[in-house]
Amino acid sequence: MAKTTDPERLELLQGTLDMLILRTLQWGSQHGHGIGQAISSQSDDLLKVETGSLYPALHRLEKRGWLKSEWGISEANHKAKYYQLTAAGKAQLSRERDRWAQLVDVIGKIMNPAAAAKE
Amino acid sequence: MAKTTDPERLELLQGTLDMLILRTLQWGSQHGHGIGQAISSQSDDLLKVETGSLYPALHRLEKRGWLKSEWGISEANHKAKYYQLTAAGKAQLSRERDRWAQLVDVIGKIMNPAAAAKE
DNA sequence: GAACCAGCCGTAGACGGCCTACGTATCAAA
DNA sequence: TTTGATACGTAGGCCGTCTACGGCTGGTTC
Repeated sequence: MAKTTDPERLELLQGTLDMLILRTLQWGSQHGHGIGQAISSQSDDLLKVETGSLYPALHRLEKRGWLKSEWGISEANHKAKYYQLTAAGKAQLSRERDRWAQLVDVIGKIMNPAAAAKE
Repeated sequence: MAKTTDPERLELLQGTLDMLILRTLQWGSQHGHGIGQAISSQSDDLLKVETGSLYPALHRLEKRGWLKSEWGISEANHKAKYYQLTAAGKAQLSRERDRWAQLVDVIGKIMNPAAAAKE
């Protein structure tokens, strides 16, 4: 999948970006550029969201009703489109969070079945 | 991502299938059909690998040198192509395992930063 | 005010993996 | 002999991510 395996950077798995965006917006309304930076900084720069992935994802999420947007002015005094979660978006985040947890669990079982499930 | 969100089944994240196949072969040489069933059963049927994903993945992995194959006869007395890990495949599995762990860790940090890393 | 950089938005096209749908052949059992 | 399980495979579509562009604006530097 990775063309050049850059040890300094993790490539996203398809499908995780939407979840990360929704999650980031749970912290508060933000513009696209800010969302990308938040994801980078919160992952200690291991994750980097390319603009060619970010903006299409935002449009996609908005079209699906998970997000809504309005133009405003950024802290740096620039025109910026601010996104925020809708109620449907919150529900969607919840679903994706569950799905992610399940997937991590199941894959964990296969990768190291030694580790017993603790619930 | 999921077209119809079937609660009974998890869809794979792009990139995880290769890792699962390599991992399954660590348990011993197997044919394609068997690999698919092993993944299903070890995940309590949450994961299901479609043949349209499985065989192209096997060909891909073999072409990259992670796997090698030879024809044989299955337990059910059927012609079957048995795959086994190469040395390069083992190394690749190790890399993918690390990458997966890192990704789970990083995404975990973003999804619930409350949980402190314990190392 | 020209030049430059950072902030901010965006698209086009390639790439690649997963899915659905279909097709083939063999073996065993009804 | 027909059905079902076993086993391998391909074609084509879908979709998300990436690379590589491009554009505009505001502040800074010379």
